[in-house]
Amino acid sequence: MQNCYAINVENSINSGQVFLWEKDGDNWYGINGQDILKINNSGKIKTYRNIKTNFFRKKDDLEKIIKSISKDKTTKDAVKRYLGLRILEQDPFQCLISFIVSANSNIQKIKSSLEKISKRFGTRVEFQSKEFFLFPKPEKLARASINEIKRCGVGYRAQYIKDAANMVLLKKIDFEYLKKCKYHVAKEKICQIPGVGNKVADCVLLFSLNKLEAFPLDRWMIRILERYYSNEFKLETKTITEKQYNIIHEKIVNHFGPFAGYAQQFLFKMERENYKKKWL
DNA sequence: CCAAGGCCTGAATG
DNA sequence: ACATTCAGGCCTT
Repeated sequence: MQNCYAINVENSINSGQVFLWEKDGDNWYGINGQDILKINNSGKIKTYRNIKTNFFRKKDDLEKIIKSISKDKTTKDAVKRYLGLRILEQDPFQCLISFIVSANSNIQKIKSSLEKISKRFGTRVEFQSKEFFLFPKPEKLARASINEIKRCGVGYRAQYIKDAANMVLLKKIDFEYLKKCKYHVAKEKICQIPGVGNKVADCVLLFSLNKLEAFPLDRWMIRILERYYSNEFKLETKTITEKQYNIIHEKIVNHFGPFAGYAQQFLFKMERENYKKKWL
């Protein structure tokens, strides 16, 4: 029998989680830190480094997760429409820099900036007779000049990128440790990085540090809450202050449970598709 | 505690 | 052709 929880590669990649991906024929190619992934239609992965990867989080019990997050009609519909959409487990450093770059930007521009960063600072490699640039290591970005980083089109975020890379280099941020920490502990730590506020932190936690209760609240998610959940999560202020963000997150985890991040991904995908927004 | 303004770029619109 | 508007999250005031 066909597994009804089979991975949908297209939906998973085109859901705002990753940026350095290209489709060529039937295959998707993507940069993930110091590795390159090739994924065919059925979700079979081949990697440049020939190592096992947990990119699709295959150990997640999707049946359990979907049961757990399906608390209302909106979520049930989104899950049904985009069944096979997965949270991806990315290289943490690349994920951190990606979402620092994402602040005050949009998918196309984020992608273009990250490509320039990889091309300028990353190692060129060949894989499957194609040329790729790996994502730069922390030391490379930590030692780059601000102007050189700015040439990648990141503007005022250049300083954040350099400082963030330096914190990783100096082990002030230790991803392996943060993976083992509880959500709130890891979040507090990661919010100390310049250019990382609540939203960026939640993206990094959800997409690279195994914190499935993280629920990034960007403008789209706020709109979704206003539209479909105005009774459940009433917004007290016009702007989402730190305090408001935490209050909403608390209510969200109470509603959706420990896998709230999955609910966020389905809802985000649904609403962006409703508005016919472009992906990669 | 909250509100407002600035930061930066590229695409979309006029 | 050119100018204006818009999208977007963090930080400082």
